[in-house]
Amino acid sequence: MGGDLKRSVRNRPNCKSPLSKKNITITDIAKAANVSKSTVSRVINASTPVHPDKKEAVLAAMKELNFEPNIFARGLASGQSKTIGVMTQNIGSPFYDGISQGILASLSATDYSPIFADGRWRSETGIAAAETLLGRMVDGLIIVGSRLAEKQLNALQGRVPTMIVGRQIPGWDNRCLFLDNEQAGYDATKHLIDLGHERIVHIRGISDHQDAIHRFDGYRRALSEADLPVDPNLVCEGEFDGDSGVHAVQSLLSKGIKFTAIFAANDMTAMGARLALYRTGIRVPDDVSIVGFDDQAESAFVAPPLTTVNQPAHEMGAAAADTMVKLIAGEDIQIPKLESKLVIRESTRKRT
Amino acid sequence: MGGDLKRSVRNRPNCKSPLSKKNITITDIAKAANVSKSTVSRVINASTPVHPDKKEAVLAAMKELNFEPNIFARGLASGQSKTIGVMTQNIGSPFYDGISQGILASLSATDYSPIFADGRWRSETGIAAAETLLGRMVDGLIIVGSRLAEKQLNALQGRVPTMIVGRQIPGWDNRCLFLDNEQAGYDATKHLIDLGHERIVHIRGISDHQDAIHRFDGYRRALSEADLPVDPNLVCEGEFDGDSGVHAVQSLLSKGIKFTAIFAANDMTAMGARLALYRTGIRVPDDVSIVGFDDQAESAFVAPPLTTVNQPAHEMGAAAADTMVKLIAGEDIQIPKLESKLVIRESTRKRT
DNA sequence: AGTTTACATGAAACCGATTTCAAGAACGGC
DNA sequence: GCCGTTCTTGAAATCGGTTTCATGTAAACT
Repeated sequence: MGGDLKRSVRNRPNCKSPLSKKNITITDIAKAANVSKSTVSRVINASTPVHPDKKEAVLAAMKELNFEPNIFARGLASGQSKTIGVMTQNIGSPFYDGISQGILASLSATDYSPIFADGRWRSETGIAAAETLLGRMVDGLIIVGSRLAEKQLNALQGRVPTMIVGRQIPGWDNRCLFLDNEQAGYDATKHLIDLGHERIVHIRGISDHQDAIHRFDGYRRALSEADLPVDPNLVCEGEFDGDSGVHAVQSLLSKGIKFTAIFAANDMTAMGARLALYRTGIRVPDDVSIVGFDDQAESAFVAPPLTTVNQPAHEMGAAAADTMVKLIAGEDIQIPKLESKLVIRESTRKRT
Repeated sequence: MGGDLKRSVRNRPNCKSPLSKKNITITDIAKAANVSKSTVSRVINASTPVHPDKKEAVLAAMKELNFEPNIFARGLASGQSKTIGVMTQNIGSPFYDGISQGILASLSATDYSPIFADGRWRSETGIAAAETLLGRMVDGLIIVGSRLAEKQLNALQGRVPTMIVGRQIPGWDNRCLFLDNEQAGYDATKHLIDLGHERIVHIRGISDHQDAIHRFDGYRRALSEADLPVDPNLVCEGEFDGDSGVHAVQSLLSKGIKFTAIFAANDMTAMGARLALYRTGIRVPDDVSIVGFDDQAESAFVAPPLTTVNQPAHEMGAAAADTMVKLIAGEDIQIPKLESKLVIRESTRKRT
């Protein structure tokens, strides 16, 4: 019975194949190529030169027997898992999703595999997800978004090479990829100002969210530069979702506050705002112009297509993954400077 | 030098911490608790009863030294990786994204971690992604979507417990979670018929895609049941994206084909169609009603909010993950019957 | 030619767990 | 009080690689 258990555990319990052909190991290759295990290992890793003849014999045997090294044995002996942990926050935002996709795509071309953990689960601190990943011996950690405290992040950095995407951390010069949200917020607002708008609403993102703060800063700078007042009545709270946009506009309208343009913290909010306007018969862009933020796929197809700030989410994720691989390899890293840019579509128009 | 290399490789090269406190192992625990390694292992796995006193001593030592078992050693010895491979197709569809999220969320509550691979990369056959995952010794495989041939899928099933989400495979009775797309297509079309529409356009999804075919089937059944003809002029090709909707409507309009309603294969296509209508001044739902498919988050906030078919994507992913864990544990599995349902909003109206 | 240097290679130790196997302790039955 | 079970337990083998170390051989130098 003991023997059975061992067999059944080691050879995949639910495996249907009747004849449990045992996995071929480095020893089998060694035997087949008539060399020692050591030599096989050397051929695999190119760690030490091996005589061409033997090398070829080993290679042939490996191909012949369809050998694939056991990742556990390898990890155990070398300490490297060839795995990169990705910690997501998943507020379901298309921006973060895009980043994840970029990481996935970029890593597909390497021999690293991404292993995901969601930052929201298991613990209020959110550090639990990181612990899970660390427990899996990831060779690197990519954090997407995250609301972890800088102190915790620094602790993480001390344990494993870490990169963070979509957030700026002081001192992490080559370890974080982020966009200049202040400038983007400025650009969006400036666009509206250039169109002649003066009473421009801003519907904010989650109040303590870094991006939301920066976009708001940009909004204020644009206004100030144009000698326009920052009217508190025109600034609404929001949470990056559709409802925020709806509520903000409803509230504005019910209070009788006048405005001719809206800069929403993201596209979902912009859509919500547009919906509330639609319900009361206010036309976009004829009566009110709207600018969003994210340039999610849908934004080009809503009616009217939304003017918004495009963020190269996919590229950011890909760049983070690329950089991480280089970082692990000990190569010099140089993170690319990625920029957001305003995409002007049909939801904004000159003030009449 | 050799020693240095070893040290540096084994103790995380880019690790900043100056004093490389070596990892504590089961042996350390054994020493601290004054028992053998075997006993420690038994306590950890509860595989064999251990005397309460010793058990407590071990537990205390583990807590004291903050022990975490090495996952490689464990995997090597036991053959289990505590990892579940997720193979995605990532057509960027909110449906598939939702499934992935569900898997991620559900697995967070277990001691399994998901490891992702994108089916599109590295090989035209797409089987390469599966091989990558298998090479990482995943204990189970969840395939999201995928266009792999049934033969390949069956081969996979023979190697590792496999589940597939969003696709129906003959013979995989408890191994696939899918929705009745035919019924959903029927429901969507029926809704339009009930509203008095007779000339109903269908914009199809990717022509050889299972879901697209079934939705089309449902469309035809609803029409037939109502004794309405299936006019080929009203059926347009599409690819599940926004442009498909735009092009379909433009083509229809340019040919002068009359219609009062549209059933689009998914929400993105519906939005595209709505945009094309908007551009030519045709009102929704006043002149033309539209039904989409997916119920993605944005659909509730477009103007007008889109009537669509809600698919419990998150639930499907979660159910797949739950089932997989049970499957691996050897428990009886019973996959829940999930259903899509029509969400009626404002893009559809009685024909006037 | 003799010695040094470089190169190639196999044997063995090691990574950190799990699992088997055998032996010792405790226990109940007669 | 003796014998056969049942419970616990540690020693040792094992999983499949990587890396060290020592050895043997070939090339290079004086």
